[in-house]
Amino acid sequence: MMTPPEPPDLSISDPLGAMLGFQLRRASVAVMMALAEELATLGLNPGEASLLLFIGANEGVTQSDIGRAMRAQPANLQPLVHKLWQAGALDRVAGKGRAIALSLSDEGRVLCEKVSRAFARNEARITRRVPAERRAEMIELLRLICMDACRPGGRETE
Amino acid sequence: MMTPPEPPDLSISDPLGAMLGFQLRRASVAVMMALAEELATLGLNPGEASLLLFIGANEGVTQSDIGRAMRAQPANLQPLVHKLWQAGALDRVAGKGRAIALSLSDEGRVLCEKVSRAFARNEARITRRVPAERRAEMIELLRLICMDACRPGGRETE
DNA sequence: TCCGTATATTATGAACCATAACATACCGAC
DNA sequence: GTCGGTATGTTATGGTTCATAATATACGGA
Repeated sequence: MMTPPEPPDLSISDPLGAMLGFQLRRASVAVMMALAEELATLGLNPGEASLLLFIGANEGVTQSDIGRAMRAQPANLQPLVHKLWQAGALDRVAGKGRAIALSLSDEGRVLCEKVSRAFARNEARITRRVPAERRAEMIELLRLICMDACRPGGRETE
Repeated sequence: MMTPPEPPDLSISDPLGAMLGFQLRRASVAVMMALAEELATLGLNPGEASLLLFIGANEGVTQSDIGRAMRAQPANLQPLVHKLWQAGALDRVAGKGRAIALSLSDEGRVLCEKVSRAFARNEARITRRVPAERRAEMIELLRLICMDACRPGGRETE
């Protein structure tokens, strides 16, 4: 349901258009598609690329750490780690227990820099028409929305 | 990759947290999960529910109309239409060609009202901490982000 | 030594989206 | 009137993503 947006047809009313929730969804899908396009030349998808950035910012983390921090199942990010490792971007050194500390190889650092620039290009592209003084505020509001949406119960006042 | 958010652990840096693109993604996923939870008692998922709202606001549309307006492939929303029809919520009357005009049955109107209230509850829940005077602005900014992200080329100036 | 915990990995299935192929009804040209 | 093109709906199929369960292994403590 609902992949990208784009101003469709007139004469058809869009009851979802006035809802913040669905504008969020639409914007998110569009931004992800743009990011995927930006990353295509590097042979990475958004998940792999963000994993690379995350490891670059937290050298020595394990898959479990990543799973907790990014709220992803370790089983799901295992293929991503495997792909990055096979591409020669990661070093894996044994830690305590079965844990494996992940860090960037020299090659990985180069790739990470390219990924970082691709993310920056994407950010510039999508915030082109967002007033600079509103950007931080918007990020903060999105964070709040996130927390409120995740709160289990319905809506207790505050 | 990345299902819900929630403040994870400290001592781990989150390079994605400062990016509007990923906050959008996280907020969107969280909001969708909250909406799905809100709709669960009605036996509908967000796609089916929004389809019902859309038909309610545009009685007589065909699947092709919906596909164009919502940017979904007709092949993908066929199962949704079928489910709503089987649930007795839709009337289907033959139109021109193979077209079938969709509208709400009496039962569908009742269900649509419940769906509408569920959407409203969800909106209230996620905008609890969004200042009222910022809401419209935020929707407009999201619309702009959407359009800019969808623009095919990279970033021509403006 | 043995049990419990934590981690990584594999296998499997569900949900969603995209594409392609097919069937059918209208419309216009000849 | 027939024929070909177009639009629509439907079915089938594959890919991607995510969740869950099961398995294997390493550490720590009773």
